[in-house]
Amino acid sequence: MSIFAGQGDAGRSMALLWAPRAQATGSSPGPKPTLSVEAIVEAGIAVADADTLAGLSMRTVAQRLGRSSMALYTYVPGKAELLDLMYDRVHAEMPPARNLGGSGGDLGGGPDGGPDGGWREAVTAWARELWSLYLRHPWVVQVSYARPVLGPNEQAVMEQLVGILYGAGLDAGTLRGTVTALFHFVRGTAQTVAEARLAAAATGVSDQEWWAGRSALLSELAPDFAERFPMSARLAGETAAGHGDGAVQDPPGDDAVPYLERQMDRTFTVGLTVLLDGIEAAVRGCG
Amino acid sequence: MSIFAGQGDAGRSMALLWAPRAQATGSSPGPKPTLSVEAIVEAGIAVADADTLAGLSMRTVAQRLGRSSMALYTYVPGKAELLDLMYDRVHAEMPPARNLGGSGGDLGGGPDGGPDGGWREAVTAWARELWSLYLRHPWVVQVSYARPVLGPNEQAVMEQLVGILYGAGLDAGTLRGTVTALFHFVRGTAQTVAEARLAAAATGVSDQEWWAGRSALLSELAPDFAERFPMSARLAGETAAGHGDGAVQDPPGDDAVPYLERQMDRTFTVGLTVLLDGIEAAVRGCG
DNA sequence: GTCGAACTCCTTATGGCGTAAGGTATTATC
DNA sequence: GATAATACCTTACGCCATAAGGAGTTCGAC
Repeated sequence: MSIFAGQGDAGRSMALLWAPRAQATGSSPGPKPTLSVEAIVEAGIAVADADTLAGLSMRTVAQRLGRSSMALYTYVPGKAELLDLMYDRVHAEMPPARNLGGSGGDLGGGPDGGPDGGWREAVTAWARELWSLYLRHPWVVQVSYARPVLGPNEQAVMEQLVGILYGAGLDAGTLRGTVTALFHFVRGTAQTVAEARLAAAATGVSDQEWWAGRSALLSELAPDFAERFPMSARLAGETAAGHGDGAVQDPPGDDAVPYLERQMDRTFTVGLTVLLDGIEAAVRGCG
Repeated sequence: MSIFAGQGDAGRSMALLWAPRAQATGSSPGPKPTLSVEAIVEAGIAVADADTLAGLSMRTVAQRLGRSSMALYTYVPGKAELLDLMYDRVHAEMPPARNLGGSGGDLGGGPDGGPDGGWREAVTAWARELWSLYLRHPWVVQVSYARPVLGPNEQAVMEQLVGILYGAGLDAGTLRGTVTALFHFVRGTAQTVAEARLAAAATGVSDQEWWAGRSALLSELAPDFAERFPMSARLAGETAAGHGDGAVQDPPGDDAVPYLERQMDRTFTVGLTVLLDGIEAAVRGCG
């Protein structure tokens, strides 16, 4: 219901994120720990994957581990820090960087509009991988991104992109803005799809039915919609009617990939192309 | 702490958002209402502006109005719907569309790289206005955007952008992806600044101090950072050292506009330029 | 072998939250 | 005046994070 705001003690989170395995002390009095930060983080991820972030509580996580909620506080300072750890951990699923984008590019540049090519593919692959990661763990995109508490795994994801863009020839200033734009674009589109899936699963209403009901309701409540918002109406009309999009031509009954997801996949591709073209212009400007 | 997921009953929210003033029934038995949906929404916005979304509760909103929390339920179905209304309402602060982007553009196109120009300025103005709106109400960017329950005011903001881009000559498909990319970019950058301000206000530590402490901690916890993440290290070095950026040249002691905000302003400008260049490529492709 | 310290894990309690249930006072129509 | 509808209230329930403190376990030191 509410929103994440101030992710707990940053110092504690950073220590847990970056310290290899705490201190490897030989032995110490007291009972051996039967849990571990890792196990708790994994349990938290499992809960969030199954139940969304709303279902994530210290109790539910502990329950999955057969403990009381307070047992977790021995390992983890609190819920906010646990979420930090979960967030970083899922980024470990990102495949390792392919060796693209090195400055000694072996792909020849085209003569006119033809780009170097290598970095475009690399950025596209990066974006698609991140997108699918987000869709595997939809709760991740609901964790506030304005969080300079970067963990090693998220940092590695950044490292990939920064490397690709440096390889493409961008300077530091342009690179920063580009990274920001790309990141937020992937996050935003993934969030839309993720929440659509969530809503469909929770209510049992498919995207198409939902949208149909919604626009019926809207045209009843705001019959003058097309006059008040002519451009939006035009856009809705041209998209729905299918100006050669897949909307009409696709085989009906393909519910495995619902309507909105197909549309978002197109939106993703188109938006990414716009971004890549913009980067290309910057590359030409820098080079 | 947690995250917004499934914004209450969409139908009820839509009715409240789009119905002009409910039903203007002549009269009815029972005491006169002393509150109104509008007053509640405004109180909610005031609370969220002052206290962040974490401080927003039915109790706090009611307190500001001198009522009990349950009194609000007479006017508003629940907290989720109230948040929907608050979200849409703040978008009413967006200034009305300037008459730019019409297909009969009166600004002459430049000879070579020079664009039509009109739509670039219009998009920039739109983005900057939305950015500053988000910074006036930082909690807005924490409300999940993957929410097709558009209210009239947010719809108007969209209408502006769609109009501008249609005027620039984009087709519907490209337009969708572009709108998405622009929206998420503005949201994301605003979120970063908003949360930095929040953190600074909450902890009393300035951006610069905070970052200094953070990187000290990081270099202690991960002394091999530069080897593990060479590209990120390079980016950090080139940004901080100031390759002709403002970082060094700016007058010291200008705490009114903190370090991170100046940097984010640059990032915003650069990222927007990349996006505009990408759009321009699409315009050329379409035209 | 025994003691004390360190450690894990538990139960309990506190103060928050959204909101369901039901009571009371007010104000219209009949 | 009776009746019904309405606004607002108090109370209560079941969640939540987590503070406080107790019980049991395991080590090093003697």
